Amino acid sequence: MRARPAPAAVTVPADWPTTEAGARAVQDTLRARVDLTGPGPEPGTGTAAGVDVAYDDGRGLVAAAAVVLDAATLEPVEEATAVGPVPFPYVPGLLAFRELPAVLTALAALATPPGLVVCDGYGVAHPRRFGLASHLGVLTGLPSIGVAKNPFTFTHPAPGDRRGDQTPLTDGAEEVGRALRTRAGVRPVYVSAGHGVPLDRAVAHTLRLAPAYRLPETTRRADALCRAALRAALGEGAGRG
DNA sequence: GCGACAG
DNA sequence: ATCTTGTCGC
Repeated sequence: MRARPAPAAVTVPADWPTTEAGARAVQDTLRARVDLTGPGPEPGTGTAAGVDVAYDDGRGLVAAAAVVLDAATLEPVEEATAVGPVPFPYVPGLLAFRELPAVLTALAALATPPGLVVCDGYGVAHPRRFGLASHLGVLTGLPSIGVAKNPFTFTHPAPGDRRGDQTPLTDGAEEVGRALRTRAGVRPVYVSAGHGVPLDRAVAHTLRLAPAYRLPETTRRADALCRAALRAALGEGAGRG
């Protein structure tokens, strides 16, 4: 069978924050650059990439994957992976500082940039309105959305149980995202605008990318690929110690 | 101060 | 995220 393409080596930027206060300061600066109007690509056109990461905290290793699908057919177009050191601990609200170096490296390894990036997590639904998807969008200039599996600190009325039913995700005041049923009778996903895509359109993208399962195909593919990349990287390490 | 908290 | 077997169901 075809050999898996070698993962790109992740290099953490020299100015990457190392403290929580430093990371929050970066968020407070970059949040001004978020574009909430877009409109970004028409759902079902061009390409959409899913990005995800897997960790081996014991070895301080992270593997990222970027999987590009044809937005109309959901057929794979291209994929890339990256492996490197874990640059930041998991801190709620600071997830981007843990995931972005590897994710950006994988995205940069693609021959053609995608028309949309779908992140595993939140965009503007975030304590400082600058979650992973927004951060990625601002740094790359690519339209991005966040599709999370948990409501994080937000609340929402239960959406109806049919596919497409949705309710506002709020912090008690403003709507920061949408609880969206992608599959009848299954827990909703939590969609928020990242960068360059308005919320309603982010929801439309999510529904088109998730025709059969709870999570978008982009996310499912990226999740499978980053896990495989991590296993491959660990396997190599064991072979020559 | 305590609890809760995307992945 | 990750630790983890079998099991019920389409």
